[in-house]
Amino acid sequence: MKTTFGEYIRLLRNENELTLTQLAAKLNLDSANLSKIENGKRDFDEKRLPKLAKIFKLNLKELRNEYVTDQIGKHIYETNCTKQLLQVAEEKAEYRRTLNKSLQTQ
Amino acid sequence: MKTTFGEYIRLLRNENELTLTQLAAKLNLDSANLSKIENGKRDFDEKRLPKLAKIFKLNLKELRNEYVTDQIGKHIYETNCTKQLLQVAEEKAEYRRTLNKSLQTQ
DNA sequence: TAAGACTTGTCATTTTTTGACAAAAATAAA
DNA sequence: TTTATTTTTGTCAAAAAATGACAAGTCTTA
Repeated sequence: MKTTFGEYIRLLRNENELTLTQLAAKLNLDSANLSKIENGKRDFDEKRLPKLAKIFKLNLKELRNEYVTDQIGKHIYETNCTKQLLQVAEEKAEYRRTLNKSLQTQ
Repeated sequence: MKTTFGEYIRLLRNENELTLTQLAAKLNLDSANLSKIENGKRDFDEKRLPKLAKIFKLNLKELRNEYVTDQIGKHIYETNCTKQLLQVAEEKAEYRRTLNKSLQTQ
């Protein structure tokens, strides 16, 4: 998926010929706010992923992957993180994993 | 740097033989909260990076890189983002960059 | 054990995010 | 054009999250 999560929602919504109001209702959401989400002016709330998956019959894990990569992609973008630095960030994530592991054994 | 940002601060503090109270004062911060930061129970506030750089005579840009990679590393860790997904996230960051570029020309 | 250093818990304040509504703009249909 | 519908934008109160501050605890070490 090479779009933002908001654009992805819009794509799904259009494919299924729903209006903002209709999808927003299914998501327990104001249509104005859904519009902002689709236009990248607000974030989609992670809590609603299961509902979203159900509405469009998507695999929740895959949808969550779309969501997570969007969020981290946004983070990378907003911090001007280069590929080189991203490599460092990944190493630090790995370090946290080992930290956590050694915590568990104790 | 293969530590968390909190551990890094502790390292710097110890190298310079400062107590929590002393460093906290220099940072306009409560020593209890600095303790939490060093132990990864709170985040260091980005606003204080310039002060931190000054105190330990560090290059601000490099320090910010340490900070950013820590934050993104934490994000990667907390979302269980695999290397494969991280690659996707990076592509999405790139996509946002192109989005932004085309916005600028218009 | 006494002092200083550090940690933990709690809570009020501040900041950020979210939900909700109104109204404007854009789009489409008559 | 006018009218209806959809979408966007702005605003603001409420909810949630982050931060500052303080008290009381533990740990170190002199």
